[in-house]
Amino acid sequence: MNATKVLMSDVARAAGVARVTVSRVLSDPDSVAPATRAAVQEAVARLGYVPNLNAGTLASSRSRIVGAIVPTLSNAWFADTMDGLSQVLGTAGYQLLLGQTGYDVDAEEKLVDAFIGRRVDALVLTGTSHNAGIRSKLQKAGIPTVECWDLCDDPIDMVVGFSNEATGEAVAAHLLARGCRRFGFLGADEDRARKRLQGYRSAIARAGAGDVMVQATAPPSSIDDGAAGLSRLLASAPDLQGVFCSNDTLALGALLECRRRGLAVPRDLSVVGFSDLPVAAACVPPLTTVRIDSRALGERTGELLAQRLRRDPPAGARIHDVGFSLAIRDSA
Amino acid sequence: MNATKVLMSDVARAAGVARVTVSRVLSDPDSVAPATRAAVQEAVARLGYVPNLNAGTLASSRSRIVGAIVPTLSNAWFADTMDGLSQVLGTAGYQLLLGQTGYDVDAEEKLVDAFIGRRVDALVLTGTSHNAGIRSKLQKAGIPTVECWDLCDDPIDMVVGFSNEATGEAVAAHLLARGCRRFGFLGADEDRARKRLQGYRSAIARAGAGDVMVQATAPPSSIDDGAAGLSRLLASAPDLQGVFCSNDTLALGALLECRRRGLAVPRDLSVVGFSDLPVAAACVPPLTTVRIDSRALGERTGELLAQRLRRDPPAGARIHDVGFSLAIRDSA
DNA sequence: GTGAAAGCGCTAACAG
DNA sequence: CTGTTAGCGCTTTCAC
Repeated sequence: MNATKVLMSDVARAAGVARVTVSRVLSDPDSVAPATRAAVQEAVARLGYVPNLNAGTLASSRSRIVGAIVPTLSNAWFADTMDGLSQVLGTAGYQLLLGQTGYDVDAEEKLVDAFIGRRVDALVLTGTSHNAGIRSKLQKAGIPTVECWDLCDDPIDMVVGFSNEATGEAVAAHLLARGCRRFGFLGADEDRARKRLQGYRSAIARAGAGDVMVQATAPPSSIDDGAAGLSRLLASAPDLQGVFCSNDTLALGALLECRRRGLAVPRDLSVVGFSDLPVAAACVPPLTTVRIDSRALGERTGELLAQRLRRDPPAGARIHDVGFSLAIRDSA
Repeated sequence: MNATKVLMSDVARAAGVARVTVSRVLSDPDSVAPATRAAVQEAVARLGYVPNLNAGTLASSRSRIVGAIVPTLSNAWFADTMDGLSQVLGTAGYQLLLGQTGYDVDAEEKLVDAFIGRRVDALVLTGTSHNAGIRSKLQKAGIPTVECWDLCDDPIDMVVGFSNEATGEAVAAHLLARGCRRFGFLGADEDRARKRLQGYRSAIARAGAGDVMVQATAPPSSIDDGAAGLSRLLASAPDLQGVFCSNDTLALGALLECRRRGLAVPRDLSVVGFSDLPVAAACVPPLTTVRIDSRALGERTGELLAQRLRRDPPAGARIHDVGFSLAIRDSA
């Protein structure tokens, strides 16, 4: 029911109060007398007033926006994390400003600058390896930050994730227990995948099972990358017994390649994936994989941030390990 | 190398120029003399100046933010569209503010209000069915808008998508050509899926092949929903010959259920999916599905918006059909 | 419980 | 090419 631009002063006039009063009704209704409040709310509705949040942000230096930076949304796991995050933040009255790096660390720093420029109330980063400037900028700006999808001892602010090294160790232990003695790794060339390899390799070395054949692929991973990667692995190590793929997409490709070659999984080759995509349980054979609850990860991150932004609680822990588990199915 | 808050005036002082000049160097470097520009850039770098974009937005009423509203990010197709969109927009200097509705139309309207309040430069909506208020608010505010993932004759502003009805018709034609005479539909209870059903059903009716057994599931779809849905369909129509699933996730579940029941696909039952997820080609049997290039859809949307926001071109078409194709594999 | 004054930090006009 | 003068629309003190 309005024309072009309804301002707070228009609402104030219509309700016969001062602008501040309108502002109070909008941000903290209980601080205004019921009758006044009702009059203002009526005027807001009647005029179809939509507050300019940028003006509010400028005046209060609180934006009610949380920035999040991910490598890509094309991976179901990051998308799920963002889904959970956005849902929790939405409920708490925050909005999600999203940035994608495409796995480029410089892009990440630029995004951080832009987000600081927007005065985001908090920031979510993926992983724990960042350009030097990021940590100092964020700490200087005093922006609550959570790094997710990995752990580290000295987070910028908070970290919620799991130990990528530990997942590699767990997979190695499982494969070793199944009798594998000749190991391969098929992984995206990316920080967290490298940590998984590190854990995997050292557990295998400790068991005296020799070295790990490694095949790296460029992110983002595709099913074809998985198939091609396995072929290359097999070319140099035809006697391979177990392969750990740094994500389920690659594992799916590996499984496909096995079928094409007539290799029986897991009899001839054990295949383990990572992240437990919905299809992992549905493919043939069902994929043994490291299970990460990506959505819960995002939700947990959102709750932590919402709590921190509410300011009531006394800080809380900085390091949150959400753990992982091995979904043992038929492929290994 | 700064302390707390570096303002544009600090940079101006350091460089010996007025604030506007700094502003110009930042937004349109070529409008400033090379020497002056260099001095300003040096001062910016030295002081570590990060402009407050909210102040800029307030003063210029251009936010360099594009809002996007999707039902959920947990579906790879929407996530891919957002990935493509965010990438193109990022290149053009825009950022993505993301909102999720969880398939709730009222949530959508609230998000639209919030986005208008933030003065987003443009808005992307999913689908073409929206609450009454949305259209008028957006048009009144003059916000460039694109609705995507469907088509319609009278978009709010622009629409980029494909005809969901036509996909249903194409699937029906394919199934009919393969000799199916007893049809089922397994679909999420959601606007675009209903349109697919509509096209499917009417093509089948035209062919005189009787009615379609329908089983609806609540979004978001899971593989289990697909399996359970097919069971229910089979319970009431054991002689089913062809089933169209409104997305690949459901189709995957249906395929699984067939395997459990010892039903040969496609001999006993033909199964068609929708959207061509990466796994569609990799499952057993490979899934015949309607192929949509979700990422391209987002990219196209981004390009259209970027162009519109640049203002140089003379409007351009409002309706953009990106089409679809049938990826015919083994399941039907 | 409500109001008056004083900005938040930047860009749009217009001058020169 | 550069500077001056005014705001953008809201929230924050601090009074009353």
